[in-house]
Amino acid sequence: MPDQNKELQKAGLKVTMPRLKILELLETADEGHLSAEEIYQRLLEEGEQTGLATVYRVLTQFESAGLVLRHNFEGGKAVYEIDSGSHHDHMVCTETGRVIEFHSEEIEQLQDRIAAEHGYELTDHSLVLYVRPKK
Amino acid sequence: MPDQNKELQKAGLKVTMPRLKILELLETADEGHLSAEEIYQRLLEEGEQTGLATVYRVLTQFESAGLVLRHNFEGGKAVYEIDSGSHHDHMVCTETGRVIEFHSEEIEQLQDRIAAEHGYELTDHSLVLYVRPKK
DNA sequence: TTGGGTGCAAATTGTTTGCAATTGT
DNA sequence: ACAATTGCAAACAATTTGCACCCAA
Repeated sequence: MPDQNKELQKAGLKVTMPRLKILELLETADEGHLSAEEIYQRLLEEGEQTGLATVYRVLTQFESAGLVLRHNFEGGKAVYEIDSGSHHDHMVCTETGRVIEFHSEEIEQLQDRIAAEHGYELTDHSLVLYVRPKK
Repeated sequence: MPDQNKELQKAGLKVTMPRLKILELLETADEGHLSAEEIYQRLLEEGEQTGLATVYRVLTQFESAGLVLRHNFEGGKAVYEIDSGSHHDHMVCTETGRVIEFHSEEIEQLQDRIAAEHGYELTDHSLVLYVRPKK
């Protein structure tokens, strides 16, 4: 009885085939960031007959359960990645489309400070660097 | 012959009523960040009979012309602001929806450095802080 | 005059929802 | 058995587009 099984149960979600498959896809995807549509397509390729609506519902539940993170990069479609627990931001290469994760404690702290200076409390943030290979 | 007139001509756009009105709205809006729907509503209130499709088309043209910036904050709908030329990032209050602009030279430099450390050159970035009033 | 601009309605795209049938526990 | 979950289609929300008419240059 694999790990994913436990993760789902701990989140209070029934262990169903669509959920197991989607969780597995996200965990093994080397690109790391998949859209609902991409997940749906891969399920089809694997012979799973899962509805797109289910993919959306499952992803939303996973997000609520803290299993995955949803990002809204440019392009209109949301992408999802496993929430490893270690926060990071993203760098997107505009030439190759490659996504690099990074973390800067200095930037994190500056953000907290800036929010505080304006009388606010930071609840979340989104930082994406668009870059190109240095010539 | 007002300023907006020149701005439009310089951008190679015919000076039409919808364009003038939308440009004016954006320049005088104290909140600074308006969605297409909001602009459409205000035009109606002012007695202008402009179509929502035209608002979208004009905003897209303005963006291409470098007159306005489009942002995709959370909430599904894009918002637009005049491109004043002076770069800044945004802080969005998740309770009131208020948008605050800020600029941190430290964060800007850290971003450059991080991109460089990964062998990249920073071409653009998107930083949004989601905040709530400090209790 | 005339090609760009506009209004309206219909079409798209991404995502959500109602409901009856299905399935984990 | 029973409530949770799924599939499908219809519903939605934001934005785009086709097309006939209109107007700034």
